[in-house]
Amino acid sequence: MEVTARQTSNTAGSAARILDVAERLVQVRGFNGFSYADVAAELGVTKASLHYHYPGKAELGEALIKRYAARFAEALRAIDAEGSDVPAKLAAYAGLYAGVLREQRMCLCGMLAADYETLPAPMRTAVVRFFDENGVWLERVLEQGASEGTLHYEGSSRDAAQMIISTLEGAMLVARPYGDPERFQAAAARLLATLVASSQDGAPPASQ
Amino acid sequence: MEVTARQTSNTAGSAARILDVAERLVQVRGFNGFSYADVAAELGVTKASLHYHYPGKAELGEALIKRYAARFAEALRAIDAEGSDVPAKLAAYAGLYAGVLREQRMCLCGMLAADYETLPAPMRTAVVRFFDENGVWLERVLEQGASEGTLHYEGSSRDAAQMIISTLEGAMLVARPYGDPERFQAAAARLLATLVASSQDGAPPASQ
DNA sequence: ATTCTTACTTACTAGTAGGTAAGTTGTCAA
DNA sequence: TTGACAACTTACCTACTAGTAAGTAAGAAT
Repeated sequence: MEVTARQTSNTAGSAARILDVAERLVQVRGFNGFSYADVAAELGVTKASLHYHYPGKAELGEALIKRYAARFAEALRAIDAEGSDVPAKLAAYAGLYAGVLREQRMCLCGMLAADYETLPAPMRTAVVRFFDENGVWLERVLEQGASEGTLHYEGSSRDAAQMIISTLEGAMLVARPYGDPERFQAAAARLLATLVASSQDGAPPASQ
Repeated sequence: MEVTARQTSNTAGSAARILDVAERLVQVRGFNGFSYADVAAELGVTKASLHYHYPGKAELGEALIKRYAARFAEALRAIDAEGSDVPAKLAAYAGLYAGVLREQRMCLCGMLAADYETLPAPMRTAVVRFFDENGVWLERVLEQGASEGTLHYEGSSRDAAQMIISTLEGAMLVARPYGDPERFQAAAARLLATLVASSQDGAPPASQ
């Protein structure tokens, strides 16, 4: 249920260690805010060694998103496997973001969304896919909640899912300059509160 | 009520035209995604001429935020001056963001929030101030709405204001990779719907 | 008429970016 | 024991980065 890399051990493959460092640098400084030289210096190897594992920044970026998305997908499967109720699933989902922010990082794909216009095409595709996959998972959870009666929201579950992603990404984005994870927590809690049925009147369940 | 620069006329001061171009480049590509050379090429002048007006990228960045924040503050005053009801004020506030996104741009300060760790100190301060000023305005509007009974929300108006900023910034951030302003509109509409009193039961008004 | 000021340009700098070619070292399999 | 491969390093390249120094042309002020 942890989405941030538990720093791959020293003995782990170089390729993975390169991803660890590059991932953190992108999450903190953005894709245009770090260089091969930064990664090489931190690992105590040469830039050329990085190029051996990842021919260029574009390929490194793709590998970064791919691994991050896989880790995220695994975390979502873990949430499903716990068999908690729908509100708890949503809270766990928000907790994924909180875990990233706790390490003073932005969501990798949120950061890359900001850098989107400067990204090579394969990275763009991968970023959008990440948001789509999150959307699909959330949609499913929202629909379950609506049919169970544990959630209440208006409009399509698709729109509601997109709203959740937007709010959590935005809360991370804005909380970081304040260095205040509480700011994120408050937004996340408020978001969940608007969805759980207990705080609602007898309005009709979600259409679509 | 327009927050994006109406492209300063050709005869306008060079300093302002530099800001126009740099502003767009930052909103589209990020602070680390453009160079003095980009701005100079687009204006048909030399890089050295840019340095005459803005000694360095740090000073240019400061001027960018200062002008953007002033324009935003003016737009907020314009909303106040219209004397609309509170829900309309919030809708107009969201419309400010929608106008920026319509030009395929990210909010300047939202973009700079992503670049935050790489920014010089004076720019950091100015970015945070921008969010603070927005927060103060929203807080005031929210409190007015709560006392009038036109709005309903739980928790402090401060938290609610921060939530609004986060959601709108996040919706812009995520909508841009999809090239789909509708995605933003849906999130904004849903956000406002959770605040206006009509969709609520008889829960107590906001505390604090 | 001359000096000052504004708004530049030309020509340059040092440093960094991403990237490559060719060689080195260690491991293992035939 | 050789030779193939993986995982590098050394040494380099070109393009671009922000930034500067010195000069210039046009107008305003004295």
